[in-house]
Amino acid sequence: MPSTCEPLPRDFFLAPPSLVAPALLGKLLICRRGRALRRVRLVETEAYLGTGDRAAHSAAGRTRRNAVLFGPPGHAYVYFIYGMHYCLNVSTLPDGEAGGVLFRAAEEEGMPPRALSGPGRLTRALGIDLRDNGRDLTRPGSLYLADDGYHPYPVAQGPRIGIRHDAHLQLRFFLPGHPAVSRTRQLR
DNA sequence: AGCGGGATTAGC
DNA sequence: CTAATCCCGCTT
Repeated sequence: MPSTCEPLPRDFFLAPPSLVAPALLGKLLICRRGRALRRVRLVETEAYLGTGDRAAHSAAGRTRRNAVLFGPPGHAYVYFIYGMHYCLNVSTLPDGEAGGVLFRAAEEEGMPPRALSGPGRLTRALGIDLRDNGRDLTRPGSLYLADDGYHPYPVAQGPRIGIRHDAHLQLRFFLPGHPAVSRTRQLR
């Protein structure tokens, strides 16, 4: 039984996104919105590498939108997509080096799995939007990441979803068979 | 100032 | 399969 629940330290995010993404599975995303306190456990993530990854928002270099990806590790990168959805990422690698991990799905006790399945539904369920962009996710506050000692097993990987470039790269990580994980192409 | 695309989702 | 819907980055 997990006894401690500590915020993830800055060093956790200092590594390449391909290592941080699987390491984040099973970790807690804690969100305070007004009186409501939500604790959700990540079950699906995707790694987006730096300037070499053509599927990453940081591929073409630093802009105002993707600046957080180039900043210090452990900060929230939130972007708005298709005119209606927000997606939440955490920055990785040292300041000056781009890299991020997209949160695709999570589970929460007492909630139907579908509510937290998919990056758009996850942010919608938690009330995350552009105001959260740049937030330090290592600092206990309205939005942060924590470790309660839970280590999920097994972890599977497959191609990232919804991207055109570098579709062969196995940079999506998930708990196989979990009801909140995207059903398509669950390869090991 | 205008244009086109997008790490999605719901609905037909 | 396609619409919804708007921010962002790039071109004029």
